[in-house]
Amino acid sequence: MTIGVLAEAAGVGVETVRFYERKGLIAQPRKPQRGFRYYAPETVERIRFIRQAQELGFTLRETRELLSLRTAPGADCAAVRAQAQAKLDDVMEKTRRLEAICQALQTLIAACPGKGPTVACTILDAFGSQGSQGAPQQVKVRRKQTKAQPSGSMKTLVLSISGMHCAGCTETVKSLLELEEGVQTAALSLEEAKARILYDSTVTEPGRLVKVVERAGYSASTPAE
Amino acid sequence: MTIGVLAEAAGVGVETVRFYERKGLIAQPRKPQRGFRYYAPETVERIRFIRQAQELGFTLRETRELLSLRTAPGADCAAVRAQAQAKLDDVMEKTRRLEAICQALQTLIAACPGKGPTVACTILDAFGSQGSQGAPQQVKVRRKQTKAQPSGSMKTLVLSISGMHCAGCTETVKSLLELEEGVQTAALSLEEAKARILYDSTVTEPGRLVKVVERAGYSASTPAE
DNA sequence: ATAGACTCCGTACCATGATACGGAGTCAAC
DNA sequence: GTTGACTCCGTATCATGGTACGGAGTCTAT
Repeated sequence: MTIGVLAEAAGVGVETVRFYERKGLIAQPRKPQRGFRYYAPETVERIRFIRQAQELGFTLRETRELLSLRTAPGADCAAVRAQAQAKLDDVMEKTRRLEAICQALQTLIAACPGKGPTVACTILDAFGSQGSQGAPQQVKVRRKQTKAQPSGSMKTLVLSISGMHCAGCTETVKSLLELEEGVQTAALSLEEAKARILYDSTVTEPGRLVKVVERAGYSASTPAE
Repeated sequence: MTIGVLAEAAGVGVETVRFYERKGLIAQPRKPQRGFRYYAPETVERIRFIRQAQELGFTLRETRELLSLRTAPGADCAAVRAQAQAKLDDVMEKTRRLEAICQALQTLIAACPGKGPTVACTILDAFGSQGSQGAPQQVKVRRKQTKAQPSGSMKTLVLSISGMHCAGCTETVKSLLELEEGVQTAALSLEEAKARILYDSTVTEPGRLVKVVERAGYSASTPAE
């Protein structure tokens, strides 16, 4: 299979395959000098493994080490064994920590429907220690790029926003606003409780942006209203 | 506590604390306008949690979402619950995958001191065949044939080899020796920790063979030395 | 009240893990 | 044997998660 087919099958880009090759994670299967790469079908699995390992927090270096662990002629058995054991210890430690987070989440969920009006239970509370802080939630959306417009259609809107009580809140609101079509940038100030939004007035309008903020659980108003 | 003390306690740099603050992962605890940051002691835990999450492959954005999950006073408990449940599903999926890697490593380790033939068992072999015994691949090695010589140039060398602690090791050494030019056969004994090598003294010599073994990570010596 | 240690803040820089680009080369199908 | 899709390769660019710098400001102890 050629690189494009492989990439497609493994769910990555062609460039990524070449990148992994450069990093020594997959072999370079070229005939003699110049020609296409032709891959064995099992390479798909290899790439999927790499992606999984990435998502689990392994670096490419570590992943390469994992992949090259083998009991084979030419490799020192004892050394391989020791390496594998070391990796195994790492992985088990990771598993333990993940399970701790898992449990903390379950605790959090169990505590949630509870009656108490002012129960501020965060994952850290459930995790072992104290500490609290919070921000309303939001939905993850893909971002639609808004290019800078040449001339007078770009306007600045200043919104007063209440309910933002930490930097996390401002980040949330900033992200939401910048995800909105027509918004080029949004500068948030926690101290002033304000957002300065540069937007394209031919694409969106203040009322819309106010709604965006309010949908996140804050209240917003245009100061000159 | 000031930022330096906090950073020290959490095992990160001062700049990192400021960085997390900018990203909205920890609150900015400044008094009025200009002055030092003073942190509550539990912030240490918070930072440690962030580092752990990082190592487990969570992005800072995800970590922030985890940290800001809470059962807030009054409002939409159901939403928080749903969010937490979604996170929990993610985390459990991660845990499952880590455990798969864990198992693959254990399989790999278990295979090492195991059976006779030279199996090339990589983590991918162990990984793909979850539970079911997927065929371990026979490594194909190119052998340079050494024909039996007619007369007196064939000699036998006995090497004492230490470091071989499983049948896999003896197979490895055997393969390596028999790949060597001039070697006709090598008989390995795990119990005696010895190799009996039939070789052509016009082509190779004991010192060379010792090197072959040592290059694989074992120590070898000629007994009559 | 002054030294010395620490902190502030913006900005520049870094490594990792990708992605994008573009002109030339390759291949398979017609 | 020409076309058109795909590939090659080097290099440039990007996002994330930090790290480093440096001049000015702040704290604390003496």
